Amino acid sequence: MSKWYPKNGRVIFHVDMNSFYASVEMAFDPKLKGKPLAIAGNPEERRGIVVTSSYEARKFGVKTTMPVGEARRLCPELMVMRPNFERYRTASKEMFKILADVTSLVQPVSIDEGYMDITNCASQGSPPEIAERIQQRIADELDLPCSIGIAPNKFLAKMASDMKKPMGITILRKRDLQNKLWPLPIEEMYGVGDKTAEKLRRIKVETIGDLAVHPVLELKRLLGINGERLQNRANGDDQRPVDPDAVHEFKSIGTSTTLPEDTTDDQEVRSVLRKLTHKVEARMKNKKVLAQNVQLMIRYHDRKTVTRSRQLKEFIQSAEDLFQVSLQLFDEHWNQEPIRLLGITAQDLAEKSEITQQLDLFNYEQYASKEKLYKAIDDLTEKYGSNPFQPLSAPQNNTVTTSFQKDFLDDFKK
DNA sequence: TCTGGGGTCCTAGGACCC
DNA sequence: TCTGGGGTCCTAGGACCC
Repeated sequence: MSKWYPKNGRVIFHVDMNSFYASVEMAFDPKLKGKPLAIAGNPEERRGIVVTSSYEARKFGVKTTMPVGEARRLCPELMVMRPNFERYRTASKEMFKILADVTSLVQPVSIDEGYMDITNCASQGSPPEIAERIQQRIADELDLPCSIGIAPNKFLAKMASDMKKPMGITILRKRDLQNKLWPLPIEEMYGVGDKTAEKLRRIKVETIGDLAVHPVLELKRLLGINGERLQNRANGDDQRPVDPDAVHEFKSIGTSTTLPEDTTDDQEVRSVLRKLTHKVEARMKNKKVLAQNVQLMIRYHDRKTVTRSRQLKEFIQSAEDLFQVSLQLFDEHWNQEPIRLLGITAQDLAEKSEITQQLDLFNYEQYASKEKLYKAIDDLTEKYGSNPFQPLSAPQNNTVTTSFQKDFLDDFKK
């Protein structure tokens, strides 16, 4: 047992569901098993790209982000289904419950993958035994396949879970790096996309091993701080902890939609923005958060995309408020060209419970008269048992809100 | 057959302040 | 008379991931 659980070091799992959406559909309707299946948007609405495909479909060359038309050409018998996100969320929750039975140190990173820190799980068996049990339970109870990577840190665990699919269990130790990791082409490294791979290839870094031994100064010149980080990971160094709380710490909530056809129609834009803001509002309410920044995204007919955002004095949540800000941004920045996609994102989020006091005050415009406002302030004073303006002087507030406070107090004294 | 929708993190320039 | 260096905030955009 001791050979598995090192005195100095961690044991990290990366659990990765295999072709998750397609697998969930197959578990739901076993008649689909063994058939080439793709989950994709509606081509009629120009959303027809493959999101996930079964392994049977992949044999024909069907790939994620491929337009449905092309996928059908490669694989005439391809079955195409619209995504059922509710179904996938349910399956995802069940999957994470199984992981949570092993340890509370589980960090979900997306709907179908997560990290676990099982350093202190020696009483449950060796890491490969634990991994096998998890894999078996997910297969037996949910009828879903997964791959598991076992390694001393997140990066290596992630790379390991990718090495054997479907239903693989792969151990990647530090001493395996030279043989198992370094020969891989640079674009297969997690964190290296098309752009970075191209840059690296230009300086003759073609494998993960090349990256591991390349002069770090040149990497920094080429990629900034990321160059050094990627090199550390190539050498098997990654200190990031498994953080179970990370999933609750939202940074933004956004939604976007590709229009059925490009448009320059102001009324249509308004109606789309309305719908988007209602969706964002619903999700914000669900998470009990408010936003202090709103971002509008416009993708034009030629796919050129611009984002415009506005920092607000107050926290907002209502669809109406979100709509007003988005519309302003739109009117200020639309260049009159045909629009392909619109998106709205709420940023700078804060939990509602933490900012209700400020909110009550900043909604001063809702009061019909000064008298009513004064009455409201009295009520607030009573409610909070102190000067309701107190929260405004807290350091997290910006100067605008402070000056509002001062102006208002001057007025109040008259 | 042209490329969806949900996110995170990083960079860089300008404004502003000390 | 025209000026350093450091810090924070805001905005826009890019890269990456699933």
